Amino acid sequence: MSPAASSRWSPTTEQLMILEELYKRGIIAPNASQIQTITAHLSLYGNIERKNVFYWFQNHKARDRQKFKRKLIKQLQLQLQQHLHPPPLPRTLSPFHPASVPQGGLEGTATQMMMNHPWKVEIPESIQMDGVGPLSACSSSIRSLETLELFPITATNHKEECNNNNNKICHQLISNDHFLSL
Amino acid sequence: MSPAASSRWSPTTEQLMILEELYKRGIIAPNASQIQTITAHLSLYGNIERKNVFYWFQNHKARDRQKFKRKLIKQLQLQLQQHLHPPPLPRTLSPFHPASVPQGGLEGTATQMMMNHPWKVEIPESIQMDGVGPLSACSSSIRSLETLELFPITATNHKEECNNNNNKICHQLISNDHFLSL
DNA sequence: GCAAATTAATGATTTATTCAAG
DNA sequence: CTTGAATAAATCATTAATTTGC
Repeated sequence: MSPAASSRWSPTTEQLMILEELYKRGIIAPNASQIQTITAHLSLYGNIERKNVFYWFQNHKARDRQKFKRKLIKQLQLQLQQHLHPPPLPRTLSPFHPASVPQGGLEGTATQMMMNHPWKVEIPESIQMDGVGPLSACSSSIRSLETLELFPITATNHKEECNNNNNKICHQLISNDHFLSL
Repeated sequence: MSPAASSRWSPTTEQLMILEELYKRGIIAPNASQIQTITAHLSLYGNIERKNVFYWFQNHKARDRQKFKRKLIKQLQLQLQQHLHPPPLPRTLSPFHPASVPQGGLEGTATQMMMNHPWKVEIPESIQMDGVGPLSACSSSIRSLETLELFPITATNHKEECNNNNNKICHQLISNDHFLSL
């Protein structure tokens, strides 16, 4: 069997686990150098290209949102139905009862921190790496996994980081860095 | 003035002319190597990057379609109005009269050959060029302009070329070639 | 058990929308 | 107002789950 018989990448279990862990930790839309690092790391566990990583995050984000929206809709429909046909309830049920609030952690999946993406925060590096770029940089943080520590890619775990003080600086540091690789 | 003082590319007149000519000739969504070639060529007339070429074609295609759609809608509205308030017309007007057909070439713009994109035809080269790729290839066809001949990128001017005989071969040669560069 | 047939997930592209420079 | 750049949504296509009949 040739080792590249498939037309599309399918992640190994380990790769998948790492990707999901990264996502849960806040790497939602990695930039070029992050992608490079992640790819390098995951290639220890099987064939993988940068574009695979890119696509994975893109799709995961989108489908996570879909799931979230669907849940919201379902809940709203339920609420509506209950509004029309109120079931016999114990009298002392305030509108703040957990049953009428879309509480987070509904299933253990990563359906928290959604909408209002303050994930625009980027690493203040206007690295080029574009096209002929030597794709150097970011190879020192590699080799820090091993204990499932998931090589800290510098970025964005505390949901608010830039949005307070100097969001003018944080914004628009993204510029040329985004697509490019693949 | 530093030669890279602007934050975004703005095409020179010559670059724009060439791009539009290419578009009119059927290069609607160039693949990686086409982009490479075009970029190399256009860089003779000013600074330009691959991603500029990519984005230009993407936007041009999209906005051309927008224009087309808007025109169609407008015409349909007109027809509808005329249906409701039929103006005094000469009796002998068949439904095939040009006035009732959205005829092409309404303005000289490239509003023909739209929809039904058989532009999927690609060059049968599964060149990689990905990331570290040496971005070689396709530098031989360069230097054939000069007489506005617009360096024939191998592809797709006669709308039907592959769709007849061996479309199984033509199809699925696309695979890994598309994004990558930028 | 085990393939053929269906369905569900998900990798990869394309298209539409949005943001912001000029 | 136009248009380069970037992101998100929609769509296509292939692979994995799964069902089903034998």
